[in-house]
Amino acid sequence: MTDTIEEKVYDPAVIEPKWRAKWQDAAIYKVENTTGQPNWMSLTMYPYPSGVLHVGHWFAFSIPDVFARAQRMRGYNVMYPMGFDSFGLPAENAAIKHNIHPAKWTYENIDDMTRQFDLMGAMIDWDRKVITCDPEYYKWNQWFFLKMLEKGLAYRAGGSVWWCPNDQTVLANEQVVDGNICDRCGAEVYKRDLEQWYLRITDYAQELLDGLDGLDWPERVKTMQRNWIGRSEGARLSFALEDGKTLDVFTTRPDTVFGATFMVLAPEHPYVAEITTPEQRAAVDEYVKKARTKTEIERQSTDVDRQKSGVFTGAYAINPVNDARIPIWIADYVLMTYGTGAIMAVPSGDTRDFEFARQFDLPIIPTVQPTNGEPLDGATMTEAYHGDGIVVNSGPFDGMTQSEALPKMIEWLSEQGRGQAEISWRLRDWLISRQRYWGTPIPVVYCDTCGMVPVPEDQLPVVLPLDAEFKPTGQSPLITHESFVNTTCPQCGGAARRETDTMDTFIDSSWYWFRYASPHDDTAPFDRIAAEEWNPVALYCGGIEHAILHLLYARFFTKVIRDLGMIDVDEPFSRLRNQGMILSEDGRKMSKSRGRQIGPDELVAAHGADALRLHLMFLGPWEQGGPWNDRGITGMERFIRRAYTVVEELGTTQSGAASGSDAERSLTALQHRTIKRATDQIDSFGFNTMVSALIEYVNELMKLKETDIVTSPVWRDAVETLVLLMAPATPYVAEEMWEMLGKPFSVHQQSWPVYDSALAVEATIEIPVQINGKVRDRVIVPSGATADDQLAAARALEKVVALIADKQIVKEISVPGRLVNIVIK
RNA sequence: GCGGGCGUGGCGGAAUGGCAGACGCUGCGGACUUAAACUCCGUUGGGGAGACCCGUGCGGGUUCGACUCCCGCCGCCCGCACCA
Repeated sequence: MTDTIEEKVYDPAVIEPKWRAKWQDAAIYKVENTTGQPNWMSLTMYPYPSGVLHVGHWFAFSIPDVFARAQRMRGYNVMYPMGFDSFGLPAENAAIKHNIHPAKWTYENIDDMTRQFDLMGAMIDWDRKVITCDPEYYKWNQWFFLKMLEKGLAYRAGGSVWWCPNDQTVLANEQVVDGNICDRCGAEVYKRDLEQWYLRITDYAQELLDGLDGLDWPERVKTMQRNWIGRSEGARLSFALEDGKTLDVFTTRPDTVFGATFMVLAPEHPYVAEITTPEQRAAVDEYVKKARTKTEIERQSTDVDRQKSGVFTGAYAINPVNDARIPIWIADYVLMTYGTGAIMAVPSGDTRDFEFARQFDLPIIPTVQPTNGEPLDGATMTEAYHGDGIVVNSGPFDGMTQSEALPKMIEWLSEQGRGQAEISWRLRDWLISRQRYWGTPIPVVYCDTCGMVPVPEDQLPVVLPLDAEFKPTGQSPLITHESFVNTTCPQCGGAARRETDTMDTFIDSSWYWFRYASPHDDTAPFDRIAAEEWNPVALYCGGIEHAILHLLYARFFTKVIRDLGMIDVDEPFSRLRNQGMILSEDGRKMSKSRGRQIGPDELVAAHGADALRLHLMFLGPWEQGGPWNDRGITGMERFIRRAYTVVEELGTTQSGAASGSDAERSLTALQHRTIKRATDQIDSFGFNTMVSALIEYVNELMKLKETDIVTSPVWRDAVETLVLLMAPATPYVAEEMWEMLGKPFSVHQQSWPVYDSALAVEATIEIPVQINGKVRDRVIVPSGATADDQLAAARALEKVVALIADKQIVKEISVPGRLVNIVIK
């Protein structure tokens, strides 16, 4: 009893804190901007500090950490930075609810989440952390704003925003759910007109569209951005009104202008009040009033088989091509926010116009006849025709094909001064004002003599006062903060008032990754040299929910920053990967308010962070996500224990010389095949199958450790490879095992094992032998066997001989290293 | 309506046109234990005593060979949606 060697037992509760402290003391995650190695920024969308991390966060952060660690072992100087997107509504809401200051709430959450990132074992250099609600950071939001103001990219204009009558506040679009419901209190919200600040993202529409082509991003995200940007080619046409005004419309089908039999204005169109005749006034006013109370969703939905509605204004326009007098209607299917807010209606060629015409008995004139089938007749046709065909009823263009006529028509309209080619965009300028407290103050003042004056750069930051009253009152909270609001004009020195709106928090996240390169620079948002070492970002990971807004804004900011001459980068993120969402066990979103969050702390206490990391990797394809379950986590613990046992027992075996036996060759082959699988699967984000490869490897080693091979140096090499391959996925236990192997600290500063295809080949392989495509037997052949060798071996098999004895052989297929198939009749 | 994705055991899932269900969980049987937990071994798609047969949403097709490719359906999920 006394002389038995004490067996070490895997105990994550002991080894995880031990190595966490050691890593911190040794600062092994400290990142330098330049080393001898190529830089690789492995960026993950920084979290909102909403409380503690749940397993969904771990899924989003620990798996990119695995990738980053593998990259580091593969010879890159890797930065896996982290920060906190810490301005925003939830801090205010929590503050109001719990009567705690947003700053206190935010910083407490940051502390909690930082602890959990460390628990996870994430490879984060905290010296580089970015906290966006820190004046040191948001100062540069203000600086960028001033630069954009200078370049005319920031401007102030009227606009309508969502208003919640219950909370007495304006809401961001993201805070409005189900069309018109306040996300926070459930009240019905509506739109109000307010003066707002905008950024001219539309100036970059074409480049934002074109730039997508060269990016290694999920096609889905690129498509969503293309749809959002929404480029349409067409023409702008001018219609004369009877009162002398002209009405411009945008159309993608200028070739159908001869079929325009009426016009439609959006109810909000400025002409509505001016052109409506006295007889129609009452009906029009009522319609406009009704349209305003409808939500966008109601107005735009098509699936409630809702009929078109509209009202005649009493006014007429002149069709510029044939001088036809056509009525002007208003209808809510025309949107003020797209094109010119007015359309020429061509019922024969447009489904919506067709429905409207039938509903209100307006004339329908076909302008394109399909080349096959019955000719269309405006009186009898049952749906609009969009296809190609022969142009009719169109004066000089009759007889051309539709595709021929289109460019000619634009040319002709142009010559007549009645229109020109135009490109229309769905993308709107970015509204950045928020009537909220917890955000970056917009750095301008209003002076009675000088008007709007930007705060000079050397007076930045305009600090957000911490002692403001921020409960919702119906206006920007800072308005009531006298010492903030009242200031002097930087131009004339007279009395002035500060802007009290704050910036959209998407501004913060539009450039934060540049800051990681030089997080403490107090002379500029980032140091150019340092930023160029790390940009463009090699890999960006995050949720699909940011497919449009954040990723589009970030691309926009990057281009603006480039045009400010600050960095030579066109696109911020070369490669993008989206994780799926981890749902609660019942398949719903893991929302905090509904108490469906699964916390990692208990799981780590019970199973260890390494096992939890493996479990998250193993749940399924990372890009897919799915409902959470903790059933499989015990399997991951078993795997770790087995690996631990293999390493632990190695210490007790003696090393001899390599014998060159088949067993040794076979083990080395397995080792190298595993290296290849693990490496390839990390590259392709197949973390679940990477874990499978490791498990299979350990299972084999478990069997082999009962054989003589354990005395061979080949065995030791195979075990060391196991530990290295596990290092990214299970950083704690890998470090422990590395130490058990007598290796110097740290396993995370070692090189990734190198795959050697020559060593990965077994002496012999087993291949299936099929008769008529059905497996009937297997045969062992030397691994270099030719097709003929395989076939001969297969045909020598007793079972095969019996099966083909009295049959005619039609065909024999032999694929070296794969199979043999004999087709018989 | 348009665009994209996905349908494989009890469950999560795996398969460059080449042994379907790797790997894990669960279940079952066994070893160890006074007992249990842990651990280890075996087994685990369905049918059949068995040789074998059936089986990747459904129906066709291409191929020596199809989860994989093609055509036509069905179902589910996501995005966009009266964008002129």
